[in-house]
Amino acid sequence: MSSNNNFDFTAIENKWKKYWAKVNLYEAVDFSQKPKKYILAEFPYPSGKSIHVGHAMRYTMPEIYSRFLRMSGYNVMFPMGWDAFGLPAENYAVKTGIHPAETTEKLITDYRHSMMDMGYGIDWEREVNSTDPGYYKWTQWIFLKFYEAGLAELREEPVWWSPHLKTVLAEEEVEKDAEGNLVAERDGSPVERKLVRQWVLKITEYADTLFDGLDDTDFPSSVVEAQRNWIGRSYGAQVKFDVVGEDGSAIDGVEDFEVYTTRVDTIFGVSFMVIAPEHEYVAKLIENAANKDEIQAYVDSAKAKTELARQQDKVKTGVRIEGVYCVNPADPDSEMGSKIPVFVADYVLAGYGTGIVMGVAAHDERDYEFAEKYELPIVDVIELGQDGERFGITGKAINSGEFDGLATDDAKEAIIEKLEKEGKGEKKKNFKIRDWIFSRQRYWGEPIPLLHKEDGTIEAVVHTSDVGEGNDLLPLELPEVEDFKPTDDGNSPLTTNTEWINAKTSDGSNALRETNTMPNWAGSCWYYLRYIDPKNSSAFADQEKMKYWLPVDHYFGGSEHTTLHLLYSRFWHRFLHDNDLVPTPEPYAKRTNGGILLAEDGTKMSKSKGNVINPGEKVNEYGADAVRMYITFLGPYDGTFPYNESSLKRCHKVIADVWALKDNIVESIDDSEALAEINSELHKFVRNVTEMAENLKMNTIVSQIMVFVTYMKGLESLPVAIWRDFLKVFGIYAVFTAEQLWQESFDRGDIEDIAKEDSLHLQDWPVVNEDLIIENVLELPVQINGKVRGRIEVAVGSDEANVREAIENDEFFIGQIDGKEIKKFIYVEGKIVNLIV
RNA sequence: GGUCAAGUGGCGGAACUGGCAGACGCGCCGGACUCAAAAUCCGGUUCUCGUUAAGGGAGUGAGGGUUCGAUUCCCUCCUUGACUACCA
Repeated sequence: MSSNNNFDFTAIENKWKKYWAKVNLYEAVDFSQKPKKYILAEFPYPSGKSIHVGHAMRYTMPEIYSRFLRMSGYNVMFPMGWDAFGLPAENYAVKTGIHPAETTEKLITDYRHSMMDMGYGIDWEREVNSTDPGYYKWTQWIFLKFYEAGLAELREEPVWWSPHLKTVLAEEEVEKDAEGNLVAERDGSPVERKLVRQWVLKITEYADTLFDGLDDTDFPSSVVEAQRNWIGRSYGAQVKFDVVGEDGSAIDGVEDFEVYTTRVDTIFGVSFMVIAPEHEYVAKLIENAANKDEIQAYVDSAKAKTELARQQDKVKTGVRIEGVYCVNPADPDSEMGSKIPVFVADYVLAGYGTGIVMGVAAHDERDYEFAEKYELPIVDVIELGQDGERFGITGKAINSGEFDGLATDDAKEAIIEKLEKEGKGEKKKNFKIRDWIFSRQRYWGEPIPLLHKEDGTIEAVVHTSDVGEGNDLLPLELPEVEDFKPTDDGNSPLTTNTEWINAKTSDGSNALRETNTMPNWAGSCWYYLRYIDPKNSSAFADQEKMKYWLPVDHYFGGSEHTTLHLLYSRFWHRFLHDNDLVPTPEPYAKRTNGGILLAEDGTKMSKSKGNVINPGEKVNEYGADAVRMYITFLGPYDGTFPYNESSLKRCHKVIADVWALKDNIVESIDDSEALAEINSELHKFVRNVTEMAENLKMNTIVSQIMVFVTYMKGLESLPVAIWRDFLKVFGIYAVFTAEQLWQESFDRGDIEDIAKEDSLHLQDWPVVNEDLIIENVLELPVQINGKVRGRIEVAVGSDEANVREAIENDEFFIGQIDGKEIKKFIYVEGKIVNLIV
């Protein structure tokens, strides 16, 4: 065996990462006889010389887990790719004139290398790149499927517009900054409303499916709840209120108001109606109002205000539309119900429900506030709670005519039934989720493959059923442009390439190409499908291969993607499934969200503070194995921890200690008792770590490794068989060092002579042999009245009588019991004894 | 305001289906080596009473409950974090 004691981790890393890449060690085999496991981690946006620490946090644990599964007999796929469309590369292009494809390619190379530096066990034959025309051909193809199904639609939409980015943003890409201003999530620049012609994908048509489909997944409850809240399904009623003038006559053009309510049981408490300023009825109602100018002024000011200012208004404002009234369909004859005043107020959202609400002052906090301000009647229609609670309560109906005395649910049913008979209402399901605005006025994205014909109709570049081998209409590739910057009026730079935008349709007539590109999220909606069959040029993936690999068994990623990427890709997958294009209804069986690494002082790492840890630098300093071990040792995958360099050093030390142990390795030892003990310790160790690995407790495995290393250090010599089993466990963390030691233990020197299947990482996980675990005496904790007072040694498998006898004859416990009567003797085998005296 | 998650030493965290709380690591303290320091190695380290000791008491955010026994299960409250937010 080698006598080289110098632990040169850099040399070891360079040697093995080259070898592993050459033989594509971590190959996932289609249709293997072994059971499959598809372990997925969200693919990164390449943005620098190396992966950053967030990536290391996201990838290391799943990667170690995938190694455990591979060695445990699974055919594991752990792929990687690049989500490479996006703004940073494009902004760089705007600044420098260098084509984003060129920048992206370089960044991808750097990222791939830094992942290899980390020793990640990736099947590089399956690498995908969302900006590769061979990839986005299929992104475009799937988009056309949506288009053909009527789920992609061109709409005039009020959208978020960032004057700084010169781009439209989805609702989800807008957030509030520290001061409460609405800003672009991407760069913190302010956003405003603008009407733009946009492509939308009708995710709302899948709202129910996406909501219910969560039942079939094994996602953390936080993710399930977040998606359900985002979809925001509610059950209620849509009710018609007749609109009349001062004298009870009908109003021209506005026959009735339809409102959506989840609390139709409170309809007898309606004392006012509120319509959103943007509602189309407002203009018509103004004509009939006595206070025309006042209303117009309010509507104008509400529209001029950004959403920002409106949401910041804590105090509700509104203006009464004088001379216009509603009639309560449930209570048309009472004084209140026959003449309900109507207000326009901006606390009502135009985009949710019908844009008109019925005001029930007594039981809705917002309505109450509004009613107090405008001195409107507040009539209780539900018996108040014991503490006078009134908002959102359920209970017995009062002041509700024939429905008095009914419990909330019964009242809802009964009232709806009555309204339905009269044609005044119906049950209705409602959602918060909006359709997904699916176009960006930018260059670096997938071109939308549609043509605008001269007669105003739209034609797909190619019918999806015609796409296949030899058909070159897809991908519709990004053309060259002179400047990558959007035009000043906010159009895509593609509009400046007149040669490209002028095209012919299938019948030879003139048409203009769609110049919007797809949003960032498009390519990531289906990348996990492409890993299954990355080089297929006649389909996005082969059906049989998908049947083998899908669903993704475990998907690791970031919580920031819960309501964006994770929901969008479920939407795409459900749609593909409905069209018989994927075999499973859901893409991901199980999801786990990852945590973040903070700076040493517990604050967030940021470039401006200069406290960013670069994993590449730490790899150079302490070795990749130490970094891998440290990152998993921190704590559970979803935790957030401060960085601690001393702990990283400790991990390095443990690895160096293992390296030093190789000089103690012997073929076998003669002392059979000592050998039995070593075997026992090994098998206990393996039993512990195997159970931990199955439960993804990768941090405590590191603890176990440390304990076992300490044990081995205390031995004079270590049989090589023990050593090798240890290396198998050690090797899922310290991939480089363990491989080197493994090969040395066989005296395999020259790397050229080592067969792929002889790599440590393709060996079988050690099997626990319970028979080798020696546990003949047991130290049982003994409680007296529920408190541990001492321990007693008993033989393994002792029954209650044996244990009782041992305790009653033990001098220490005789003293403890002090002659009292043992009223109860509790013995849990192998666990504990409890005496009640 | 809503939803979800979580509160364990100085710190990160362990503790399987209710059964020895604090594994492992950091930090700290003491010792060895050294002229000295760093590095390294060895020992100790929940708090508290007790002369070091033997030994006792308290203890997993607070209060209550179930149980022979609760960090773990139930109820109430407090705090923190994440997401979401005028969604009728």
